[in-house]
This record gives sequence, structure tokens and C-alpha cells, in this order.
Amino acid sequence: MGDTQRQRLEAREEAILAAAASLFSESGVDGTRMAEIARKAAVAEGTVYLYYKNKHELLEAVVDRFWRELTKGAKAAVTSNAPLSQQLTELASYHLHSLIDDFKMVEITSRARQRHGEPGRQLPQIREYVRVFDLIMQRGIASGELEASTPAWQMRDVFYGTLEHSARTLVLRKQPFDSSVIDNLLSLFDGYRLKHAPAKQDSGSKQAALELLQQLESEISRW
Amino acid sequence: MGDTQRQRLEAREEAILAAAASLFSESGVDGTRMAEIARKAAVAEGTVYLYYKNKHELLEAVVDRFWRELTKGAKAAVTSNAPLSQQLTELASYHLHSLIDDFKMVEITSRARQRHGEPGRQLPQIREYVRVFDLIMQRGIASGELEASTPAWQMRDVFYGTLEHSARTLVLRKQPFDSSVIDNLLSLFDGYRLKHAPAKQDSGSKQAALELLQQLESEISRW
Amino acid sequence: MGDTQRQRLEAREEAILAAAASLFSESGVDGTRMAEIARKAAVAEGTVYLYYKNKHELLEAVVDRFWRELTKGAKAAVTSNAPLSQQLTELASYHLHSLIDDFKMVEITSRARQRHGEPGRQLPQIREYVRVFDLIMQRGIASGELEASTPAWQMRDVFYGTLEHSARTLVLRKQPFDSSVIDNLLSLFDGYRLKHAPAKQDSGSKQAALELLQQLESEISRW
Amino acid sequence: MGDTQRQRLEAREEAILAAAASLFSESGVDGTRMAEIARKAAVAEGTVYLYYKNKHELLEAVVDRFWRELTKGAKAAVTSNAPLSQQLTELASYHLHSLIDDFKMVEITSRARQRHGEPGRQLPQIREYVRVFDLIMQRGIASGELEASTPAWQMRDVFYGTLEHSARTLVLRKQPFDSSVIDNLLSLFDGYRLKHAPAKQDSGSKQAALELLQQLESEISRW
DNA sequence: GATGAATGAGAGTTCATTCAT
DNA sequence: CATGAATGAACTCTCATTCAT
Repeated sequence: MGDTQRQRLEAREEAILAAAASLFSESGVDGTRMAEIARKAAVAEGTVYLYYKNKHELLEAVVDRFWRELTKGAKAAVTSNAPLSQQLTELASYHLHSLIDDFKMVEITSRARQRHGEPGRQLPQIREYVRVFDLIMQRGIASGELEASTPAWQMRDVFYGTLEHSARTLVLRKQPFDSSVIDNLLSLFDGYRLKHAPAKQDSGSKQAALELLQQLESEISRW
Repeated sequence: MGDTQRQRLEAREEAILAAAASLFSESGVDGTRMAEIARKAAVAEGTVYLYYKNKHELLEAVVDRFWRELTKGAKAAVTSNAPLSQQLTELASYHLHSLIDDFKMVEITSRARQRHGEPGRQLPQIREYVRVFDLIMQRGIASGELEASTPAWQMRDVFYGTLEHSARTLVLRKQPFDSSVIDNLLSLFDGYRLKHAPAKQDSGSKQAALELLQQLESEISRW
Repeated sequence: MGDTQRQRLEAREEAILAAAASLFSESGVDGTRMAEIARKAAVAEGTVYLYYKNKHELLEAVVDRFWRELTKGAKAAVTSNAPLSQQLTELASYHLHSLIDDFKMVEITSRARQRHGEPGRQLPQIREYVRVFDLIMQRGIASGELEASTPAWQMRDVFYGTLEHSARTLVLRKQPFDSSVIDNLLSLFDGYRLKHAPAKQDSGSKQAALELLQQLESEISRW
Repeated sequence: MGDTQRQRLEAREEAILAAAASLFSESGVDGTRMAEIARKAAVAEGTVYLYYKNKHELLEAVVDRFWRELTKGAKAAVTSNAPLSQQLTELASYHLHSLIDDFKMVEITSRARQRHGEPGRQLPQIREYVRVFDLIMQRGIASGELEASTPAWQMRDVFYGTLEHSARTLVLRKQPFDSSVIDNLLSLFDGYRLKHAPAKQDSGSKQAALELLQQLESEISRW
């Protein structure tokens, strides 16, 4: 019975989140009243406040949930044993599809970052999501598939930033998808790829790279 | 006398815009009351409504003004006779600097795009700004400095998106600037650059490219 | 417990109406702020809007309530078994007294009828009130106490209009009442009264009149 | 040239009054902004305040003008040498027509009477208009055409009030006119008319009546 | 006298949040 | 835990009125 109880609570929480997500997407954050969310979630207004301290926390939870779901998919795209280029392709495809489909959520995310006086904060789940992109870059470097001279975060910025901006472009053009964006990005990434076997690595850094690689693989495998 | 009158009106409008811009940046859009803006601009509350129909239109005007100023600077960075790579470097540097310095404005921009039921609209001045990036890519293609097989808008997405995302990264790390981001981006763009003189172009497309180039140069020179 | 709840709601609604009525009468509609009404009714400002969508609807409710109360009194004056002339006297007396006592309400009523673009509307409760006057005229005609050649509504206009205008006259003169107005009106109504037994009525119309009379009596008895 | 100046001033004043009257009728007093009136009158906003201290005084002026015009027509209807009943008929007809045609003005009049704290005031021009009705009743009494036992003001209340109320009835029914209302009223007034020559009046009161009659006739002739 | 930009008090209204039931 | 009526601070916006030109 305690289980039933807990399940009911979680179902309620999920209902509120889903209602809020759909209304925020549809009418914007300011255009959505707490009363509407409660009605759509079939709970009383006050009940929402039992689960979330205020509207902003609810907004953050909605955004969090969105990126958590996204993170799951991104991890799945990257966990295979396929070669790096294929994994990048899959991740890029997944990312671009997701951003286009839920572009409203991307905008709402930037809304969630803005809080009264504070400077723009990074929400934890987004950090986690971006971390998937970082890890794949780091692994590429560690495995020697990507050159080590460019920091992983810069490759990630190219990868992530390009796709985000292309998503905006495609959404504005009302195009549902464009795979050539991914082709272009991947061929660009060839510039980062080592053409030859990684020459002349001194054994110290080689060792370090191997350890890092093992660490990364282990982290990825825990997903 | 008409001049003095007009000047006073414009000064007032500018004062309101400046006040709004600074307060929106400082406290966010929701955290700023129309009364505050009026006080900071040293006008009466009602006066603001003489110039802008409501808070949202004022917000749009603030955002518009920001991107208009940015556009001026971007055009300046691109108007020289310097080689493409140097122009790209300058544009990238200007863009990255600007986004970092006024990162709040970037966030506010996404706020301005969100209006009640409407989907995310593109504000005209941003379009104009992005157009500067498009033009330099198009010119590079027309002049044969960039390969023609990748659409200009995709190169632009890489260029613009990478820098935007890097700006976010740097702001989150509280770094004021990082030139290596630009170096990285430029060296990546080598992948788009033709290594040899553009060989084997049939005379028809050559002719077309020349015409396009002249057209672009003429447009740029009019800035 | 539902009862207690409902009673509290109704008490609150009544408190708001009473507060509004008294303030509208005292200071006029424009001279009364919603905040004042809320304070006088001992509720929060927002609470008023829980019961009435806006100031105009509150005004209409106030006016409605006034005429509903008036209607009750008017019906009581007319329900007796007394002869027509006595009932008319009582109704006239009640009407005149009421209009004089709450003359402000009569003026406010005309204010309630005016809404932005719309032409003057007839508020339902006033129609109901006037209907009491109509019914007594119709009954008089049906019973043969009043001549049938003048339409009931014209008799009613004489009756109602004269009293309303006399009320204005008396209020302007600051007289609390003047029974001679009623005497005059009643003696004038002798002109409508059949001096003899209704002669020469053909049996058909007689029958119709009887049926109408029964119908009217039945409607009145249901009050 | 002074004349031209004065004429321009008067033309302006008239333009403002006309604009206000038409807008008040069309959109109600609250629904009309001073700026609209100024625009329609083709003057600047501030100019209106050179002629009228505030909106309420402008409203009063509009109402005043309306009743002044009405008074002219009413006097014309009554100045003839025709017998009383015919004069009454003409006055009633004129009154009823006017009220129906400009019913909005009647409502606006009651609006003009309401000022913040004050009780309902009588506007001077309405008093003047009603006075026309009083005078014809007084004259009828003095000339012996109406019985002296009912005060003139009561007869006037019957006459005026009935017509006013009938006007409302007809407006609500969207009827442009109904002459039977006047027939009914006139035949009712037969109840006030002396059937025989005024018998047995003592010479004193007879003398007084004659003097009053002369006085009234003189006043009427001065119209 | 005429203008119309500027004023600013004050209005109605909203809605996130609370709390007695 | 759940409710939803009640709250009231704070908002945007209006518009009659003023006054420098």
C-alpha cells in the first residue's frame, strides 16, 4: 500500500510536469497560468505547490525533465561499438531531430536560466547533456581518433553550436530536417581527425591517454 | 526649431531605450518595471507609452537597437580589402567579443522572440545581422576562396553557431575572451578553402560567379 | 458543512453587493473605486473579481438586486384581494416611496444601461418590475374594471411614467412624499374605468377575457 | 475684423460641441476620449480646454445645447392661437418625436446630472424646457380650460412623465413613433377639462385668474 | 489664442501564492 | 495530503489635464 501511495504521488508529479511542459510550449511561460496547469493536470491549484515551491521551480523541473529525456537518447546514440564517425553522425542526427521537434523547449530553457537578479545559470541537466558531447570528443582524443591539439570543449562547441544554430535555421524555414547539415558537419570534423597513425607520442602521455580512455569507457559503460 | 524639436524627441527616445536596455540586462525583463525605466530615463511613466505601445514593443525596440549596433560593427569588420581569412578572423573576434560582453542581451533576445501564442519569430534586425555572415560566405564562394559544394548558409551556421556557443561556454566560465576559439574555427574553415586555384570551372558558371561577386561587392560597398 | 460553505459564499456576495450599492449611491459610480468597495465589504480587492468579472458587471448586479427587491414589494402590494383602485393606490404609493427614497439608484440604473458602444439595453430585472405594472393593468382590463380600448402598456406608461417623473419633482423639491400625487393619478385613472357594468360584450370576447383573467390570476398567485 | 475673430471663436466652440455631442451619443460619455473630440472638431487637445474647463463642463454644455434647441421647438409648438387641446397635441407630438430621435441624449442627460459627491442637480436648460410644459398647464388653468383643483405641476408630471416613459417603451420596441400614445394622453386630459363654463367663480379669484392669464400670455409672447 | 507632447495619479485587473478546511 | 477560495501586491496602461513653445 505504501507502494500504491508512492506511485500515486509520482503519477501526480508526472501529470503536473506534463501539463506544464505542454502548456509552456504552447503558450509560453508568461502566457501560462498556474491555474491552467493545475486544471490540465487535474489537481487543485494548491496541490501544485506541494510539489514545486513556485512557478520558477516548476519551470526548472520541466526543463530539467526535457533535458534528462534528451540525455538518455544521446547516451544511447553513443554507447555502441561503432566507429567514432558513425557515433558522431548518430549523435548529430539525434540532436538535430530533437531540437527541431521541440524547439519551443530550447527557447523555454533560456527562459529558465533567467532569474531575477542572477546572471545566467547553467541548469544541471543541460550540463549533463552537454557532457555527453564532451565525453565523445574526449574519447576520440584519448583513442587517437581526434587530434589532441584542439581542446575537447572547442570541438564540442563547434559540434553542438553548429547543430543548435542549424536547428534554428531549419525551424525558421519550417523544414522538418536536413541531413546535409550533418554530412557537412562530419566532413568538417575530418579536419580534426588524424590521418595517420598517431606518431611520436612519448610513452608518458601515451600512458596517460590510455588511462583516460579506460576511465572514459568505464564511465560510458555505466550509462 | 523643427530640428530642435525633432532632436529632443530623438534624445528622449534614446534615453528610454538606453534605460530599458540597462535595466533589462541588469534585472531581467520581468524584474524590470515600466516605472523604473521611466524614472531612469527621467521621463514620466506615461511618456514611455507615447513612444512604445507596451512593454513588449519596448523590449523589441531594445533588442532591435542592440542588434542594429552590432550589425554596424560587423559590417565594419568585413568591409576592408583584406583577404577572406583575415576578414573572417575580424568578424569572429568582433562577434565573440560582443556576445560575451552583452551576453544578457542575447538571452533577452530569445525572450523578445517569445510572444503569447506565436511561434518564435525572427526579429528583422537579427536577420540583418546574420545576413552579414551570409554575405561574407557568399562572397568567399563567388570569389573562389571557399568551395562551392557546401551551401553558404551551412558554413554560416558553423561559423555563427560555434561562436555563439563558445560565447556561452566562456561566459559560464567567466572568461572575458579566448582567442584560441577563433584560431580553431579559422583553421577548421580551411577545410572549406580551396587549396589550389579554382580549376576546371566551366566558363558559364565562371561567368555567373563573377556576376554574383560583383553584385555582392556592390551590396557590401553600399554599407 | 456544504451548507455552511454555501452560506459563507452568499454572505460574502451580499456584503460586496451591499457595499457597492451604498458607495455607488453615495459617491456615484465613477467616484467609487473598487478598492473602496472591497474595504467596505471587508474582503480583499481580488475577491471582488472572484464574484464579478469587472466593475460594470458589479454595477449591473447592484442595479439588478435593487430592482429585484423592488419587484418583491410591488408584487406584495398587488397580491391582495382588494379592489383594483385600492391595489393601484398601494402600488403607486409603494413605487413613489421607493423611487424617492432611492432616487440615486434610479440614476445609477440609467448609468448601468450605458455600455460602451451598445445602445441602451433593458436590464432583465427592470423588465420584471415593469411587468408587475403591466399585469395589474391587464387584469383590470380582463376583469372589466378598465376599459379595453386603451392598450395595457399605454395605461402602464401613464401610471409608471407619471410616478417616476413626480418622484423626480419631489426629490428636487426635497419633499419626502406627497400623497396628492397618487390621489391625482388615481382620479385620472377613473377615465379608464368603466362606469357601468360592461354591457353588450359578445359572449366570445367575454369568454376570452375570462380565460385571460384566470391566466393572469394564476400567474399572480404564483408570486 | 473683431467680428471675424468672434465668429471664428464661435464656430470653433460650435464645432467642439457638435463633435462632443455626436461622440457622446455614439460611444457614451466614458467611451469618448477628449482627444477624439478634439480630433473630430479639428482642433488641438489643449484647445478644448480653452473653451471648457473640463470634460464634465463640456458634457454639461452639450446637454445644455440639446435642451436649449429642444426648448425652442417646444415654444414654437405652443405659441399659436390654437385651442389648448391642439397645442397640447402639438407639444406632445414634438416632445415624443424628439425624445425618440435623440434618446441617447436623454440618457446622457442623466449622466450629466451625476457629479461626484453631489446629489442629482437640475440643469438650468432642462428646467427651462419643463417650464414650457408648466406654462401651458398654468395658462389652461387660468383660462378656465383646465380645472384648478389639480396643481399645474401634477398635470405636467402626468403629461411629461407619460411621454418620457412612452418614448422609452417605443425605443425599446424600436418603433419610430406611435401617435396613439398622444391620443390616449389627450383623451386622458379630458378628465382635467372643465365640461361646463366655469360657474360660480367669485369675482376675486376671477380677477386673480385674469391677471395671471395676462401675465402668462405676456411671458409666452416674449419667446 | 493655439498647440500637442508630456504628465502622473490612479484605475482596473491579474495571478502566484497561502492557508483554513 | 488535497483543496480552491481568498489574498493583495504589483502590474500595465489610460487619459484628463497642463504648460512650454
